[in-house]
Amino acid sequence: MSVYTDIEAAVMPVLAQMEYNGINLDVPNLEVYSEKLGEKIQALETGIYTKAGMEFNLNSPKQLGEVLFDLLQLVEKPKKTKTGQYKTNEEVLSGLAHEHEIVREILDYRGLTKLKSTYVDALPKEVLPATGRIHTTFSQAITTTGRLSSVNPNLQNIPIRTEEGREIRRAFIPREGFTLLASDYSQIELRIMAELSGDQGLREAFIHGEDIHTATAARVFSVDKADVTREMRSKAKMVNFGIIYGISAFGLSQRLGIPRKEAQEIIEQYRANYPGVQDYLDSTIEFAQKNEYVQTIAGRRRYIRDINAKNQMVRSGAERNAINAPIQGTAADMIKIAMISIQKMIEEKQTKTKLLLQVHDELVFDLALDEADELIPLIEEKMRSAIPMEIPIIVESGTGSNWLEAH
DNA sequence: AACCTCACG
DNA sequence: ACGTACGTGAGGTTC
Repeated sequence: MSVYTDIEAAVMPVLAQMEYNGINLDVPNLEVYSEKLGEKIQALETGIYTKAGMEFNLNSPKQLGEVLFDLLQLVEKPKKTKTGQYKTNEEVLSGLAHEHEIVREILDYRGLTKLKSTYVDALPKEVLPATGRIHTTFSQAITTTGRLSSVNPNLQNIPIRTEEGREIRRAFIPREGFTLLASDYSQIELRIMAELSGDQGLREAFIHGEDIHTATAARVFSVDKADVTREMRSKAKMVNFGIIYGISAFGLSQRLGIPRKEAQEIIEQYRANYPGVQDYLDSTIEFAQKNEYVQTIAGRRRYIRDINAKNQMVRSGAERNAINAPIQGTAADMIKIAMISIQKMIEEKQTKTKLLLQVHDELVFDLALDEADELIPLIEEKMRSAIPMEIPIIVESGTGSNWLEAH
């Protein structure tokens, strides 16, 4: 019996080819950016030490916690980590930002040093002299859900959410005379949830091409879709994510910054408005309780051995795993099947275009300009049809002279 | 090596 | 009373 599914066996040579291909990095621009970040970091550091009235190692959460909570005493009862240190993570610091100017500067310092050490300074060292390109390694036997992972370097967590981070994404560039193509699945996990659950409301929203977060907002807040505010949509987006992750009132209240009772009401509204989803989640957990595993559409199993645990915390965690794994795993199956069929096409056509990266719901190609018109529709179609579904599967593509522009 | 933090989907 | 959203990898500090 193989430890790999058929899909994994078939995608293996595709991954080998992607690793071999590698991607170009604009090292000179990153070196300029490193200098610039270094200066900003230096300035922040000086300001922080002045405001603290002492110098310390800003990179040490332990020392930082002592400065903020023992020396400056910013709060009465600071949160602690499980080993008894003060917590100084982004969530805690954001909550303290109005207490003291220093906190904002620490957050800025944290953000910039993260970018500099993990990406700007680290990535150029990963360029292979022989090819002048970055070659990641994709692992297929790491995750519990069937996703790939990427190491040495990890190219699945390149920044995109902040302006400063996006500068790093700009450094990923095509070969001379080529363009980068990024094709990604739109809201794939929610579509899979709609498919697996068969929930009528969720299905109709996708079939009618509605904005899914707005549709959910209208339902959970009992308003007309036209009257959904940005705040309502933003909250509904968190609810939708929460559903995929195995929502709890506590978890949702944390993320929305609202009392648990309100979060509970939102969840109850969701359940009442999407009864098919609720039934699906219940039956998934029942299946797991009986079989001690759950599975994806393609039959990939995740064993959930804690599903009948006595300890409620452990059991709840297992239930979240049972809910999330078939959804995340089906999305992983889908994109792997697409990769197999796209690589086959590329080889048969002997294109200059090459598949470079996979980032869970996205494929990145080094695209030959004269092949774009022919290949983009074919790539999109292979992604859409990898696992046939009743729910429409939407793929969005973009091209550009770097990875950021391709989005 | 464990811990904390934070980058991504 | 307690305390968590799912899945990863990497850098820096501390022990």
